[in-house]
Amino acid sequence: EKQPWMPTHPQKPLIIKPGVQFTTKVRLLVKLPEVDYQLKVKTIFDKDLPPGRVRRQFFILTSTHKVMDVEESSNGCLSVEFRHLVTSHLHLCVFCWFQGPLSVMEELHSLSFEAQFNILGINIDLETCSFPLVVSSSLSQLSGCWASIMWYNLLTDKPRNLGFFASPPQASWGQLSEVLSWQFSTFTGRGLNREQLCMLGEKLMGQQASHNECQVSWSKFCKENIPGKPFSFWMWLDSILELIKKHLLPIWNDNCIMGFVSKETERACLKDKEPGTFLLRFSESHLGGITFTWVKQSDSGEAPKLISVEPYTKSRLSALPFANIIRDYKVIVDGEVPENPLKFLYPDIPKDESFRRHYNSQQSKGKMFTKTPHRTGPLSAETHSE
Amino acid sequence: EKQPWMPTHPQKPLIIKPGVQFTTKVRLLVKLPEVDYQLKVKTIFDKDLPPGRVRRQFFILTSTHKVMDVEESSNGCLSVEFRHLVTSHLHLCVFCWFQGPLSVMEELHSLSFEAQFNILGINIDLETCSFPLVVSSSLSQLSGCWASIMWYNLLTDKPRNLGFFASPPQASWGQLSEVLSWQFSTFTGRGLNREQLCMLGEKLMGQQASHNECQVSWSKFCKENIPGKPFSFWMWLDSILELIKKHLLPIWNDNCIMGFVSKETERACLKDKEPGTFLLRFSESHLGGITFTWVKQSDSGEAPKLISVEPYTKSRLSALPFANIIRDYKVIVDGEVPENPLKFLYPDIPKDESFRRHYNSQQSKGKMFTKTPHRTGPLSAETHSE
DNA sequence: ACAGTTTCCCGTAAATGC
DNA sequence: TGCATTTACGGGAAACTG
Repeated sequence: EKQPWMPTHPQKPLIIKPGVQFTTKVRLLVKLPEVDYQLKVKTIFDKDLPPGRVRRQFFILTSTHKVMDVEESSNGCLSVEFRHLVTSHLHLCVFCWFQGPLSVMEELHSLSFEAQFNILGINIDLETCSFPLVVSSSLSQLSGCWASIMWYNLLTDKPRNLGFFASPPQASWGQLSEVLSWQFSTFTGRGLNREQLCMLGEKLMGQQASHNECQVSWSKFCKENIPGKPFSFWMWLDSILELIKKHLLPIWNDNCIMGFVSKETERACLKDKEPGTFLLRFSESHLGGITFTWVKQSDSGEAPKLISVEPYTKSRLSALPFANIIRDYKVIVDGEVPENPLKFLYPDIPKDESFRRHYNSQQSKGKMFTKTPHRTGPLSAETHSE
Repeated sequence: EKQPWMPTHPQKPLIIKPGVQFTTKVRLLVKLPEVDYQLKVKTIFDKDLPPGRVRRQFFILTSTHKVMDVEESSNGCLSVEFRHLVTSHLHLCVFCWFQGPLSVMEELHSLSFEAQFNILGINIDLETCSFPLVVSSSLSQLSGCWASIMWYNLLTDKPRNLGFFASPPQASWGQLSEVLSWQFSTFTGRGLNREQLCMLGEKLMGQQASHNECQVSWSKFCKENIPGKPFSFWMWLDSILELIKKHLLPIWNDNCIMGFVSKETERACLKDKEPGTFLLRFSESHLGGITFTWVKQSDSGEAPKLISVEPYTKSRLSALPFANIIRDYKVIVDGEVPENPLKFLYPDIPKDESFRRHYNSQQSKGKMFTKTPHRTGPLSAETHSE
């Protein structure tokens, strides 16, 4: 009488934080004959992990028993929802059941559910458990925790293999790229196209590899830093996902952002374009940054130049929406009139045609222009309801 | 063997929040003869308030005993510092020792400290206690709590009169205005001048009152709303203090903000001034808002008009510093070239002379201008370290 | 329904542990 | 020492509670 089951978390499912509430639901998928007593479910954290052999031991602070009830929405099955479960630390232990120097974000836990029921004098034990959970004390680990969840669910069908990260299997780029695109389409509304995925594949595996069959290791995906950078591939990609969610959603979904473009491709794209042609791409050197590159008319028949700005990150974008930055960007060259160098979104769409509907899509907090100031009779001031 | 004593709080002294650490220090002001045992101090919350007769009962969650030590900085006196005290709720009680429908922010508490010492076979009890404390569960109550602390310390010399707010005495405007000015000079660096205090006095008590002797009630100061407004006098004033602390500090301290000006006074000031003369004043209709009013040249020999903008509040000022707003403010009148109407800070100081040193004093987060973009050889992009 | 009050929890910064 | 991990708590918003 076991059934697969999945807890929920407002932010990311299967990640819980000590001291913060989470909700979970258990359903009984078989119909029981009418019984005149109540079916009580008990919840246990890390039931099968022997205490003293786990690295961090947690327990549930809140009530762990609840009675099942007939679910209104379904066909009379029993279910129970725990709404305010909270876990807490016990302590760190010395002997760990997993091997190797795994990080906390790779440490898998689980919730178990038990119930008993008696029919015709026979006791029947019901038991089920959750998919692996990751317990994270800090939001700053969320990205790594989510990588664990993705890797696990991508590469194993077992509902519960808590030692998975002792020797995590590799993923083919074919599988992985599908999951990455799905991340984008789930969290933003637009997935990744072939060119974007191709750039990511090259970034992760190098240019020569036959991509779809190429194997990617867990370490390469999430643990090793990108050569020359202080962050891993997934840290970088997830920082961009966060940036889109918070500051670029409409223009990302409206396909204004090429985003994942190597510098070689960028050069190839813009080489023969009109001066003023520009494209938007995510920074490869900064976490969560976006920049634009435009074609500058050269002064005297030389080849045109490509110019980029320093990446905009969330702190600057929270002060001013990106569409407005593009609209109002000016270059001051000494002695000339400030001019906006951004004219055509690659390949050749007039800027305002692409971005007009996004100007002030979030209201500009720092607006400096007043269309027509309120005014009243002579020498009266503050007409705005004061 | 009692001595006055004062706890400290990072934000505002004498206000503590359940579950958040605070620090407190006790000194023994007499020198004891050498003793061969240690003097242990015990801390008790609300020692003398009978349980069951207080509205909210708190207790200290952390260790309450600590041994006194010779203080290095002073002349060998004993002292002890409790660094990580935390209180927590017990419950609400029915019978309250105070009368009337007082708010939580008027509920006074205290910390008591006890020590015993034995000399020549005689036990001597030492005891002291703190000035009244206010316990607040939320930052949104901080303003009201601070008003209680101010009123208490302004109007009583008793170190501990927990029933004070059952019938709070009135304050003379002479006393109160001094405290208000002191609030500004303590938290910002510049106090309030005579004109500013005069405006506040009229706002609080009406125009005709002989100010310094006029009595202000606690209710009028902090509990009743200003007629026609959804906030009290102190709520309004404190919101301005917060605005200055966060967004206007340099220009406030540089005396660029008249700030507290009635509309009548504003009119009298600006009436005969050059077009383009402006002044800055705090909004009387919005909490934590600042606005500017300028003299507009009338079209055809009419009397000049005074125009104001809608108040800027913290959300807009956090996107763009106020000095930059003043520098870049433009009015677009249909069919004309946008123009900045702010020329002379009242009475007649050229704008840039007053504000130049404050432009970009906080770095503008949403800057849109690049002096000279980085650039490299032909067709190379992103020179900013990528 | 409402206002006063508390809880909740993200996100950053700082502290802590290893 | 440096890195991994946890704690602290301001701030805004939701939830609570009489």
